[in-house]
Amino acid sequence: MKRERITQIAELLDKRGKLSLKQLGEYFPKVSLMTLRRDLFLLEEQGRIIRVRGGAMSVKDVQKTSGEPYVKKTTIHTDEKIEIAQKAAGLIDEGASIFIDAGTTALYLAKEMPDISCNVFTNGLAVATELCKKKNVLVNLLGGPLIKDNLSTASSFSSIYFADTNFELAIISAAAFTPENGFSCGSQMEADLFKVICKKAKFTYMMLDSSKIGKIKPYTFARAEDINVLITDEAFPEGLKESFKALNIVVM
Amino acid sequence: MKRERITQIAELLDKRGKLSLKQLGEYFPKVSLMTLRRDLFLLEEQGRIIRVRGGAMSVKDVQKTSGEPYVKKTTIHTDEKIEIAQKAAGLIDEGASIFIDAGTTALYLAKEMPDISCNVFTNGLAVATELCKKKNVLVNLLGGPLIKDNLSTASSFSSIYFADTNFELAIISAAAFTPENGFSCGSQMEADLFKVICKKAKFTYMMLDSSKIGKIKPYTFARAEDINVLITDEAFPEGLKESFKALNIVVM
DNA sequence: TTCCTTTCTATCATAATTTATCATAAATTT
DNA sequence: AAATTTATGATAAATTATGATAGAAAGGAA
Repeated sequence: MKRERITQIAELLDKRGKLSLKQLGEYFPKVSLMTLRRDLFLLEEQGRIIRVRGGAMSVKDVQKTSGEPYVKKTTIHTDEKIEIAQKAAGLIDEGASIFIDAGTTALYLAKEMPDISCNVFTNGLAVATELCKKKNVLVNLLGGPLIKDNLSTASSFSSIYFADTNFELAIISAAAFTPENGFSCGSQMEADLFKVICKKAKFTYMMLDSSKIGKIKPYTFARAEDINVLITDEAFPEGLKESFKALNIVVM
Repeated sequence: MKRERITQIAELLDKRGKLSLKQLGEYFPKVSLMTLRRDLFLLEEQGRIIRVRGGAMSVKDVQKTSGEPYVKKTTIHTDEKIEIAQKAAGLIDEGASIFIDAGTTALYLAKEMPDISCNVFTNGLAVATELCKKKNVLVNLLGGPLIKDNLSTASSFSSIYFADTNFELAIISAAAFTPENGFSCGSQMEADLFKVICKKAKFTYMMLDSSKIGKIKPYTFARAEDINVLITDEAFPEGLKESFKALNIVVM
């Protein structure tokens, strides 16, 4: 049914932020791309989405909500971050207690997360807001001074806060990685927070898209050997994968 | 049996959300599709379902899918709240350190607030997000478990948190007020938080639109004499104004 | 730039769905 | 039982949705 399909497309776009026509085609294999194209046109007329070359994006795009500067993209490139977020979402079990960070990938993870009963700690406002849509997820926000450019909190206070709160799983992402410098990020406070988190958590899952490899940021918060699972995308170099595996880290 | 069939169709649609004409035909093999079509037409006239090409959907289903993404609870008394928020915004001075609560009026206040250098503490996610748009305002978010229906945090932890943070001004709003029961709200945690806040702050400004008067909520957190300034709207009863003024409270 | 590839638009033919109309059957009224 | 209303089913006409295709436009690479 047309009406239903269009609704689904709109929902999908709200959730994913942007989609290429090809991706849409995978979701709706029964109809032709031409039809989907027409659906997008209709949705654009209603002001519910924005059509761009290659696909479409939701009106309130992810960049806006996560606080990243809004750049109007003219083309759609499939986001590795979503791929990673979907993988990570699949690893969350009922009843788990998890920390999730405040990054863009984490926001995608929040969107992709199953609505199962679990506890989630986060320092990201957008992540927290997103998670509030899930009925069964208990959300716990880390307080403190807000960092405006990524809508996150990170204070020296966090270690005290975590004294009485526990989570078994930390799913975090780094802004940069090299084998020599490990996982690093641009903020001292965040690095400190991550150190505490990693120590606190029984398992640390690192979400790292391949664009971060070879980059270095000022503050290292973990080494390769400190993590348990590395979640990454297709383009991740095989050699590096092997060296992670050699450290007994699951790469997926 | 027409009547009965139509009721069954309506119930079926309520349960399943949406049905194609073909599916309906399987449920009612004794009648022709034309008849079922006519039934759907009647149901639509009564406003019980919505016909779409290929079948029909329940009203609820359509509303759900075409509706807003999140808690846009139809706020009433919007104008009064904005009026109050504007008054409150005018009372904020450069360099001040303020606590703002998580309510709807507080959100308007965040929007109306001048972009001057000051410190704002809040337990509201929406308030915090809004304030992040102001360059000069330092935002400090109270952490803890999130209450999903108003996107606020309120935990037993807050008093510890406030041990080392200071603000001179608390601008809060109550869900209800009577002279006998004072200012009250619907959540114990929030009431506790407000008590701590009022004690901590040098001055307490209460934003109270006139629709709250005469209502009582389970948890009282302050009495009339505990506040310093009452910010309200035009419709606020004169008599009550006088009794506040008699307590040396500024009413505006 | 120029060429090449991809994506988009426009158009048409076809398929599916709905509406309109009429005749008949069933129920209801007189 | 006859007359009248109402419900149903069948059919054709109209509308709408879809898929295919060719040419136009846009983006990327040499």
